[in-house]
Amino acid sequence: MASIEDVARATGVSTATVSRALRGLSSVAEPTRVRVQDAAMELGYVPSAAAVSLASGRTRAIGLITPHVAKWFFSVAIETIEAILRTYGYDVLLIIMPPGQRASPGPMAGVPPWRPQLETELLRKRVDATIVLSLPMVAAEVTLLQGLGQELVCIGPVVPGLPIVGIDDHAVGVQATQHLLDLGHRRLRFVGHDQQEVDWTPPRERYRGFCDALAGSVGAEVGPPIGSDLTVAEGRRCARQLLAEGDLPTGLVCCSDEVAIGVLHEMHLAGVRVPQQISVIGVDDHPHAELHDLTTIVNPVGEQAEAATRWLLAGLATPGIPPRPVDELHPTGVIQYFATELLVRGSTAAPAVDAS
Amino acid sequence: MASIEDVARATGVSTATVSRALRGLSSVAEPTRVRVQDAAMELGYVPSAAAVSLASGRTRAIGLITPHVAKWFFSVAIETIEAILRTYGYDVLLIIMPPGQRASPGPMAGVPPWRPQLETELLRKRVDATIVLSLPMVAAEVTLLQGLGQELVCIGPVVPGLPIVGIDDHAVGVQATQHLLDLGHRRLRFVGHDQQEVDWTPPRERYRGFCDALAGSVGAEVGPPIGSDLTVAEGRRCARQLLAEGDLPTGLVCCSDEVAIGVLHEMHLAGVRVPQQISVIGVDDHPHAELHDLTTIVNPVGEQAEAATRWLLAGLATPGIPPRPVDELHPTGVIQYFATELLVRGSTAAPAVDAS
DNA sequence: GCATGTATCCGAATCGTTACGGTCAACCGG
DNA sequence: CCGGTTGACCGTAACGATTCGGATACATGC
Repeated sequence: MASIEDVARATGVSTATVSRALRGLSSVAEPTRVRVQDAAMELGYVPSAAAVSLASGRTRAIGLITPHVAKWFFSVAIETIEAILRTYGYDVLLIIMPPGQRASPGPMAGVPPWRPQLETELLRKRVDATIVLSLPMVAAEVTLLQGLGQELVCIGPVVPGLPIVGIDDHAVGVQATQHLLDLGHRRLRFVGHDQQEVDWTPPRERYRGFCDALAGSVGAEVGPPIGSDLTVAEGRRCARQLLAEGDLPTGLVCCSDEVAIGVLHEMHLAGVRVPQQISVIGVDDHPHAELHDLTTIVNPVGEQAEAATRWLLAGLATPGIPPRPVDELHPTGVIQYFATELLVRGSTAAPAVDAS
Repeated sequence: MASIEDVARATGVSTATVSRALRGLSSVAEPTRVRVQDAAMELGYVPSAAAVSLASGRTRAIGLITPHVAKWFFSVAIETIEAILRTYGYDVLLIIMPPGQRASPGPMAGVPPWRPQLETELLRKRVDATIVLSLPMVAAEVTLLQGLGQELVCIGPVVPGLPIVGIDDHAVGVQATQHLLDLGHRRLRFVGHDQQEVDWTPPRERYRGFCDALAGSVGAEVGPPIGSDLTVAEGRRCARQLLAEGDLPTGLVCCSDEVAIGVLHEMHLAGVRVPQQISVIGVDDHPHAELHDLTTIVNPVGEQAEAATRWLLAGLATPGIPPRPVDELHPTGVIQYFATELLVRGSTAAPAVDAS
């Protein structure tokens, strides 16, 4: 474990020159630079990350906060982000914060248990910037992150005051619903939104889009939304509930593909034919959507992850990344909304004549 | 951003005492400790990670090397590992190394592109230890990791010379095959192993188990293994291939649940009834296995991840973790093999009489 | 010949901790 | 009364880089 001083001794120059030579700064003569580089290679010199960050104030590490890993959206985003950051020489510090761990009732309500985790342990000194993946936040948490005085970007639903990259969930709801309306459906239900839940906005916004789309259409009937979680299991539960209620709608807008897949599966078991008897549309274009021939709204995770990461790198003045346009930051904090695309597969079709 | 000196000044003691007081070391009087802690809290003092690791030589970070994130096994392992490490105050540095990036033909063949990534950039100074998730390694890579002189543990297939936690893939192959044999099947095929592939051992070992199980059974017929990737798409391709060949076997041992799900799907499309016409068994107990009513061999990811992590922490002399038993390290490097369990669902049954 | 530039390189301070050796007072038994 | 122990604390030298104000040497212009 050679240090910079060993290299300096071996080359007969000062540590300052070694430092400059190795970092490719100017004002070091070419022959000297070569000699230093050779010696460094020879000795197997590796700069100590600790010493570098202590002296320079930069850590070359980025915090990545996510509520999950074992879910499609998050895992894809993580892979994308890591790949880009590594390209630019940044390490990724992974911080997993399951939403369940955050809701603390009692005297600490509103004071998130993040504080000791984030502020004390991590962000202040270990990372240069932070990417937050789509997690529900309360006001106190937003304030905390804002007050950190560090570069930060969120991917996911809009958080007032924080820079955001994401999709327009309301538009997604409209888009999915409009597809079914265009096909001629008039009796629709929304699956995957619990009206009790207020913190987690995507289902709420998509449901709003659903309602707004229906409001613009004559003769459309709409029942209350059902479901709570965006999981396959919950989709199955919802489907069973609908089947038990009898009088199936002709179209189902599902808040996510996983919910839709659960629904499809249960419909299949019950002998309800899709799309003949009921049309189902999801959101995400989850890898399994194709397997189930599910019509969906494509959620471009990779693009979002990449845009957010590059925006962050721009803020860090990374060589090779163009600086941020001054006017890019929208007052709401939205950096970029990605357009979502309708991907028609076999789970949606015009309703049967006798069913409409 | 208060430093330790600010706290020392505020309390009227030396920085040495502050350091000891805050870390709860002995030999600091109780009243002094309290005064220091109060002052630190007051000033919002947070130790600088860089300074700590420079002075102490420890980083309180663990490198986590994985080939994927967006796959079940890996994402679950990552979540488990992160949770445990965080409990003990360690941060996780996530390093993703897709296997494709490693195979470099030409003059660098055998010298993995890890070197600059791992040795130079990361391991030497940024982390205290490393966990390597199930990735195929060539000899040069093993040597590199061994030579690093750091704590390290692998999860997955056995790598000669490296400490390993995993399952016995050969036993898994036997177990799955034996289940079908016990049901009375005699015409079996193995899906999900490409005999060309040598680096990636789990499929090979499972296939060996398959063969060995069959060898012990009279009258068993066996065709060559098919398939290459352990993906749903590849499962579908294999199923189509089998269907095209005609003369279906009565039982299929799939190397993973994802492959099995692809197979099930394609069989369904082709009108082949499972398990009446063909039995299918997978490996993993992937979350979607239940949805498809797939019989499988449960792969206890969480347990493996936890065991490996705790073993690592023990090597790091972590308070709260019992030290390693001296005799625990088997000469082959295997720390712990986890027993796998057969989980019978609806995709396997005795073969139809006319089909056997 | 002398002041000025320019291109290199050096020394030493600095970053914020930890860790080692030592100081100092109080206390103890003999 | 005194050498020796012990408990509480302090001073300060690392740790391994970066950084900045200067040196040094040599060429240049007048």
